[in-house]
Amino acid sequence: MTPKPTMRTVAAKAGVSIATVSRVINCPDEVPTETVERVREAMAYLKYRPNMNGRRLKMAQTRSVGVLVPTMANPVFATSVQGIEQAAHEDGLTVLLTSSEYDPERELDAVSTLLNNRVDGLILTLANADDNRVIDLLISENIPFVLLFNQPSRTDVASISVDNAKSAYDITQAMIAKGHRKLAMVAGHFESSDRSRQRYDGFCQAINDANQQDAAAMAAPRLCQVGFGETDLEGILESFLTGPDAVTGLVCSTDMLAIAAISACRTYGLSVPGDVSVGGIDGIAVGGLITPKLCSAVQPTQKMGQQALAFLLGLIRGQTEPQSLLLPHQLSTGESIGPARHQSSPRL
Amino acid sequence: MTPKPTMRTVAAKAGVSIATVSRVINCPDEVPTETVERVREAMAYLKYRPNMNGRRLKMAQTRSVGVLVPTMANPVFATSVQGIEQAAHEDGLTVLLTSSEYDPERELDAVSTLLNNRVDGLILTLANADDNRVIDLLISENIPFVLLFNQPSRTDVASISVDNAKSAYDITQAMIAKGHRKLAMVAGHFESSDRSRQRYDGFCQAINDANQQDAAAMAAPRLCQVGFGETDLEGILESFLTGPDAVTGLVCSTDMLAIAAISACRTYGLSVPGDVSVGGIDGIAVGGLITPKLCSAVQPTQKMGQQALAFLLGLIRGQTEPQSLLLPHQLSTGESIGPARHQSSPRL
DNA sequence: TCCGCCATTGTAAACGTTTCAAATGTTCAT
DNA sequence: ATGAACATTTGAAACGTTTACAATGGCGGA
Repeated sequence: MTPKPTMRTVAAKAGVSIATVSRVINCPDEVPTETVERVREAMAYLKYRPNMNGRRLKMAQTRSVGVLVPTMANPVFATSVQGIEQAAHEDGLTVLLTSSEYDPERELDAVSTLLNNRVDGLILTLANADDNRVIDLLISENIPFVLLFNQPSRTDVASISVDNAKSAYDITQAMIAKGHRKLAMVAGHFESSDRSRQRYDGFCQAINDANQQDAAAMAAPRLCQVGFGETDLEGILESFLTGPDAVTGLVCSTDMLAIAAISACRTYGLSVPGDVSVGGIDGIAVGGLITPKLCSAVQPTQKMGQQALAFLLGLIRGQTEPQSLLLPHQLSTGESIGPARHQSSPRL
Repeated sequence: MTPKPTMRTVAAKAGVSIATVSRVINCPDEVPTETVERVREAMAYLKYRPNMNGRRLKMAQTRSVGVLVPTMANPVFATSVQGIEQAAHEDGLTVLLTSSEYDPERELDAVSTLLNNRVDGLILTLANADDNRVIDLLISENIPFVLLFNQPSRTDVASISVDNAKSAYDITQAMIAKGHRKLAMVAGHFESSDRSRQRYDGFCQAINDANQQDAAAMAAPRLCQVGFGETDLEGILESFLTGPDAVTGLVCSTDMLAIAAISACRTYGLSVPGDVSVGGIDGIAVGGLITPKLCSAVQPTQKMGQQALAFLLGLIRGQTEPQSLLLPHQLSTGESIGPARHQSSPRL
């Protein structure tokens, strides 16, 4: 096994200097075609492969970006990564991927590692974008970054998101319009997700506004916090789905939770939307395929990933003002939300 | 803005040589505690961050691995990446992620880029693992790699997979046991996926074996090839679901296809499993939550990702024999497969 | 007192690039 | 014939590490 060929090897083979080889690689236009060919032949003959690490060491930019998501297990993040990867590929960027499992410690650790790799910038979905050490770190190190799905209160950071509160508001309102009066939200733990809290706020707001219209029409909003990745909601939802206080509608902070909630309803013999209506937020692809078709506040997840990379590129290229984009969501025409079960007809 | 601190800066601040700084980073035990502390203080004071690119340039190993999947949009791959990422994190490895969209050209391109990054090894899910230029390339460059989900015919490459043919065989047999006689497989295009073909083989085998038992009991196996990422199967499945030749069961080569197929059945007013039974392969999480619960040949996707990384580490550490592991799949107790609709009662 | 040993630290040469400044050769107007 | 202007190429110095080897100094034993 001969040692790996380097520019030096190629240069020797082609009878030129390593500077010329470099130019053939980076700006072949500035080199006479005849020389270019000779060098290219040598490269092919030796199976030369440029070493990105050498290049990165020398150059100011590494042409790599770091990506941090809570988990790949939720299709909404996987899809956004798909969008990022796609856009990165088009620009010839390398993607370094990490996940945090919603753990702030791991977030910090992961970002630190990415910075050690000297990525040109980062795309992050943080558990909690406010009061987050990761953001402080990135700002103090002056590294471009874009938040994805986070909707931070501070305006000096770039972010791409839908309006979380509004998403929840709209889907809640859709339920209220169908006659639902007793609603609960199923949401991930607030400390693990700012989106979860923002969506809960929207949920409450919708109920309050309905009460404003028609005083005390609505029962007080209820909340069921669950762990992320939790798919067995049966026990957790019992007090919400059974007994005299049972709700007629569940607004879920994510589609994954909504699908799990529908499954839980079924174990209690409740039909969706016959007995209980269920709405989600995110718009994951599978939601449109299941029965009943999930009614959700849909966000253009993959596009958002692409857009995030586009923003990041802007920042890397020196654009100084971080932009924030609040994309419109769209209520899908789903079947999982139906007319409220008549109040006086008890379950069974 | 002061320039980024390097080991040299730290060394100066701490009043030691850069070799000592390096030692503090890599083997603090060989340095007296007092010195270690002084250097650590300097690092903290200067906010020093080791530059991985410098290190990688010098060292034989880069402590990074490349990952190539067809797409993140299919949860089965996203979940495996989740497993890989998790295991990589535990070993302090950096993950470089790429996707191919099932395109062999992009596969080659992506792997080439990863090699330019001098990854220590690769984990790949290829469209077609036999007769694949990527594999030839990797072998000729002598780079450790592990195939994930691919089940190559050659035995000199490491791979982690379930038995694709057997998975399809089992799920098909489950349908036959329920009285189904007219079956079709819904599968991704063979040229885009060797798994797709292997699963089709298993499907046919199950039907042949049934005919062996009880001559000509089964109708000839039918095949419906669809594009990957295709979720609207309505038109495509028409000739299989309607008319006198309508099948009573659909074996799908992936769970995503199965979910889409169930959705398509619904648009034809067919109930699952009342009118048509549908089975999948993969075992994505959401399959267990939907109605009807998807009956699938489940593989331990995330574990497989972790296992793939473990294998890869072995190869990187110099283990010469590439191992292949064929994990057992498990038929999930789903509701999407039911007794066959009686032959003589035509649909509507 | 001198020597050798050990623990600790330092020097300098890689690793594979990019890039600036300088060198070489060619062409052309004078 | 001379030198200016230009096209092409080269030499050498980085970039931030690691690491083999050398240097330094303190110490105990002879």
